[in-house]
Amino acid sequence: MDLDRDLNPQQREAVLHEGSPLLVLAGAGSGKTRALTYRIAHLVLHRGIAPWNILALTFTNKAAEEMRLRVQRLLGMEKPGIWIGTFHAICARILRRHIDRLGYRTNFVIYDASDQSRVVKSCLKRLGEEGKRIRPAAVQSLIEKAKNQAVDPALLVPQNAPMSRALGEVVADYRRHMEEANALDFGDLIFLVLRLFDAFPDIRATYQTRFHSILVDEYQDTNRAQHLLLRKVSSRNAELCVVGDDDQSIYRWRGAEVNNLLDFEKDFPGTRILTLEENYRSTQTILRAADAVARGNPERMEKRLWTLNETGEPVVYMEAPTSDGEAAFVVREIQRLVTEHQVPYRHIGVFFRTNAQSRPFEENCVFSRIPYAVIGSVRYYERAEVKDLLAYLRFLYNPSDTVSLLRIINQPPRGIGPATQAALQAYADRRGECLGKAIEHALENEVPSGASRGKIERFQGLIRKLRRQLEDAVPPEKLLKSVIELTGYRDYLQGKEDGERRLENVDEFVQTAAQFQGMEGDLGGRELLGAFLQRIALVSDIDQYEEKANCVSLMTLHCAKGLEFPIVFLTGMEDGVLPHQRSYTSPEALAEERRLCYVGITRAKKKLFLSRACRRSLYGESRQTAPSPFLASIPPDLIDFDNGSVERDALNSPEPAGYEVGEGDSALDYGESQLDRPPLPPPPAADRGRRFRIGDRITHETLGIGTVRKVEGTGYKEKITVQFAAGKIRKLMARISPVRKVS
DNA sequence: CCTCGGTGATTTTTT
DNA sequence: ATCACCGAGG
Repeated sequence: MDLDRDLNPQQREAVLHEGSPLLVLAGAGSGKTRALTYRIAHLVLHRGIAPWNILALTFTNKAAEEMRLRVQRLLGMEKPGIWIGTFHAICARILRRHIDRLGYRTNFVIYDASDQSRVVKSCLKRLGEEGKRIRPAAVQSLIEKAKNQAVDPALLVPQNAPMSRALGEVVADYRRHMEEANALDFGDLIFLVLRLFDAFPDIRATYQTRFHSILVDEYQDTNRAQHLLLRKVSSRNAELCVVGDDDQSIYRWRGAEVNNLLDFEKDFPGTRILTLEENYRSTQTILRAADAVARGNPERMEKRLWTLNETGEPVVYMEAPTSDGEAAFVVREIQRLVTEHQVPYRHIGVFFRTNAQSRPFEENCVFSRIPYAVIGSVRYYERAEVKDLLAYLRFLYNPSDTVSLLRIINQPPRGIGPATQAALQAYADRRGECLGKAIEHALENEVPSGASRGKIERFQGLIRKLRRQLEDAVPPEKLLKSVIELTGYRDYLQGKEDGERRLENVDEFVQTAAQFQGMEGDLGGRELLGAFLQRIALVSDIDQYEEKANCVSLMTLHCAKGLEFPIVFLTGMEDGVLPHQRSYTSPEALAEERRLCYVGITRAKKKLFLSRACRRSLYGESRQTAPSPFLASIPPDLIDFDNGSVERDALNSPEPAGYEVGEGDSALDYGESQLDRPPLPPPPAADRGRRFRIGDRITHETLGIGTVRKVEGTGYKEKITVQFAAGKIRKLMARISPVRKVS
């Protein structure tokens, strides 16, 4: 580590500064991670601060992981013992130690949004008719919002609204449920630590004395609760260093308050402010485009990003007739880059505003045999089969976890249907116990009668057996295997749709468990399982991103933050998409969309493509679009309008040129996506959601021409059985196989 | 218990 | 367009 050689003067100062709080305003690509990691290394190596006296907070596990790795490398130590992690993970760690003081047990589980939704729904159900009129999502968002602001949700229930009484009851009931289940939601992790620190000064003092030096990354993304946490955990003589960029604040909707960054100086008097303005990532052209977009927002901290990098190529702007055409263009361009310029796939990122936009890109990639990975859309841990197994583990770990119990009690089916479940639940309610407890001795008493008795007994036996394994310190992987074996889960999946793929997911899950325990080998069975479950609850999509895999990355702009790619396609540059339609409700929301656009542009190192579809179907209907207003912010001389095929002033005209689908004089004719079929008469009702019908002639990229013999499933799950010319019969997934109809 | 069809809601982004 | 949820029928 050579500070003079590796860092510029501002970075160096960020590393060396001591004696007062430090705020580093770090523009995109200005090497803030470098500054942070060097600072940590410097603290340890040259200032004699013990690693365990350092706390570094990030927003994603990936950022934490990267920081840990880089610090380790700088220090040349294997496990320095620095507390590096996300806010949520660090809080979970603190709670794991002290949560008993708040009346919870230490084997709490963390509920994700869908678990939370189940709890809310069951609370609403209990309310009867009134409950039906309240949207679960509304309750969830109220609870989340409150906790983000460090306010008791009960206090945030509107007082005079028509449903306020019912709403209040749900909120209270939710809390009861969660406490009974010994479960925490995301918001609780932060919120409860605050409560813990407030109620028990001794605990707070422990951490205050522990953390001499605290560093926070992406400070513009902190919400009020996190900000308070920072204040409470930092003592008077703690050394605070926060890094952020107001231009990259894109989580306002989730409660983030940029003002935490902007007002940092007020909260921590004597703060030294540094600005990192040299960009090491992008070409001058890209940087100028980004800067122009950012300047469209009136309220921001003035920054002048500059770079010594080359001018680079112009930004390419492209208009396609439809969203499929847009995807076809992108894919075509990718192929060109790969074949003509030897660009590896992994150097390419394709970004979009919403997850729903990914489909055409996926389809076109599949068709063109381009390896790709969608980061984030279908989350691994939310797939049914993985969640099932996870629910077993969770219920074994925490017998009060009712949500998990209800998920597995009849999965795979073992004859314990809704009626039996209701009887058990009623019994549990009568005794004022949680379902799991009640089931344990339900049989000794009157409930339930008849046929279900044996079934419950068998389930009980299963759980007992598994719990015993857990007591015997059987590690997660083995436990998981036992669950699969004892429940016959494998056979159960085999018979189902998509069985193969889902089995793969199951195997992957087992491997994840094995991998995890390999890393954390020094814990016992119970603690190990707890750590494993916690890890899973707190991983995010972006954490799954692997730069090693050589494939094109498809992701939302939110996911893209913190990453960089030599080549970036920023797609869907349309009014209503970016900025999103719903952001027009407030100027603040609109400003955030602009920052989102800025984030997207600044991910690009060498070359940036912007694209738009003149027609896009949304909610099932196709609509004409206008170019994103953000495009007009970019100086035209930076843009290559694709050889004049797009009118230069197209971006300034209020109306989009009147393109017809698939044609139009000034639109580029990339044609329809290869997956599109020629227009057909509307299919009969039975074929709704299907591309194919029995008897259709199709052509497959490698298998040749064939006839559709059977069609199963609809939409994404549509499967066709095709008899090919050579006599081969194949079953294919319609949506992802390279097939197309022959007219 | 499972499957099917109909219905209604839902879609921004996620630790 | 797609998904979750519900009720009916096998």
